[in-house]
Amino acid sequence: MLKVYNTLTRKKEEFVPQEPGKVGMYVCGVTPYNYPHIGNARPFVTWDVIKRYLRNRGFEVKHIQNFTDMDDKIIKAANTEGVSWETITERYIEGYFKSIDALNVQRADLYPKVTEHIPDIINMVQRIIDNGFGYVIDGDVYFSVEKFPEYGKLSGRKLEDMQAGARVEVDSRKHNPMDFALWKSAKPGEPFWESPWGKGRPGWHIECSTMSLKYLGETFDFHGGGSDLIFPHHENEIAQSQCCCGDYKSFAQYWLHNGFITIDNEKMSKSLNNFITVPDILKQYPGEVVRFFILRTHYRSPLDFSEERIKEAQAGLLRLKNAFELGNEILEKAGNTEKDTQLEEIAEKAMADFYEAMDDDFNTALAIGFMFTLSKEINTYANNVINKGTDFDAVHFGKLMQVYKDMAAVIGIFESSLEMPEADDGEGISPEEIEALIAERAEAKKNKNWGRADEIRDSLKAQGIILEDSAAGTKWKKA
RNA sequence: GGUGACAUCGCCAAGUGGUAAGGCCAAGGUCUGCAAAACCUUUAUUCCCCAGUUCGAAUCUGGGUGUCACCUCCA
Repeated sequence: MLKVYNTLTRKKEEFVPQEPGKVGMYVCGVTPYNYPHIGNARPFVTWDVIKRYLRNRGFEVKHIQNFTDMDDKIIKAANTEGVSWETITERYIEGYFKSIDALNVQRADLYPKVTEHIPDIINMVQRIIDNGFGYVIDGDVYFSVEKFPEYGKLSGRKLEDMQAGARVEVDSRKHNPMDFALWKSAKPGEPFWESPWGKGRPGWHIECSTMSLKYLGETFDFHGGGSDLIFPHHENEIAQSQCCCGDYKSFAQYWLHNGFITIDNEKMSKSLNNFITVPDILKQYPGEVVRFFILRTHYRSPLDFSEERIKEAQAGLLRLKNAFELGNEILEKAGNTEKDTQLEEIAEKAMADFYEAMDDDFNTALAIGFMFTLSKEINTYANNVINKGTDFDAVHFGKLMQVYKDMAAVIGIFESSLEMPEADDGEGISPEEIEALIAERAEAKKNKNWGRADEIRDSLKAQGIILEDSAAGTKWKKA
């Protein structure tokens, strides 16, 4: 039974889809005005695993993720550089895709953009006004929070408490300081669209309400993003959507929010300027390592970033991958057909443990722990076969490896090389040359010419090639 | 000021009432010509502090301390 922690109710709940066997999920995407930093990457890796797991369990998943490609920050960036806003958004949308591809994040089913949904947004704003929840002032349209009795239910705040703490200069035209813009009138020189209220553009929040409604319907299963979106973004989305559709039970049923990535225990954010971008970290570590680093911690916990911890993740991932390769190696051997019931038990137990962990609010940290346990079993078994030439149950070992592979597919690892991209630039030594040197070294070893053998090994190591001897011969890999 | 989260081995981290998973690092051992990889062993009678509930608490309650976050753009 899958349980998820729902921010709306503040507890773990059994997941019951709106439609049996199907899942609709809307994940808040990025505002493309900059390259994503690793804090931005966390929700995308997290939701990627959620999606992979749900699909693994047989759900048909529809995943929608927006681009908020019209916003103050985009206009500002365009003005600063003296280019059009389209230049900015195109550049960073491309940057976004490059980043998540490197992190092995599978693409969403659709990436709707605000600027391609202006008529839908205008229509929704009009419906909200018609229902009595919105009001127009000088070309701006505001949502009246006092009209919505459930305002604050997601973030657990009371309107009164928030008013007490409000400290930005309040637009005195607003009925309530917490009222937020559905539609903003255009200032001179700003991009705009024609609307019933004059030239303007959508406010922040409305795009997610509109596009989730359009592609997932009035009621769908999951909505998520980083914890900082709980208020005001998601709170406002709820208000807009429910007041548009006139049913306080509609909209997303399960709200999942990931914790922050911190640096020196402080939130990584663009405004604090203490962030590390995904493109930058990818210059030093393979995407899969960054991904693994994120998934080693439960998605709701804070995660502190440091060089040391990413190195730890790298060491751990390498361990898992070594077992994967070792296991695959003996699968190439014939084996026998004698049934090894112990192998079968190990495989079943591992799968059950893994599912149990993932069923508990997508506990990847625990699930990965079970992968380590299984990797030990694989190493022990495979080493025994290789070193002692023992006969083995190929069928059941194959099944065990399949379990390991299935786990890896949910976590999204072993799917790309752990080598750094630049190592593949055609520079350096070719595989043929390496093989030739290994052959020469084998000959030297045969003649007990240890000096030459070690010389070859050291020289390859200096070029980033690691040799591993075993009874079955010598393997090589890049460091 | 309001609201919420968190505090578990040197480091990271799982664990929400039944007697502390796992990873990294370290030490010793096995294997190896030597390495590497792998495997074995060792490493928290203890979970920030105090009090309480309970047969039993890291897990529940109350209080304290510390850290972080949201209330303003933020994943």
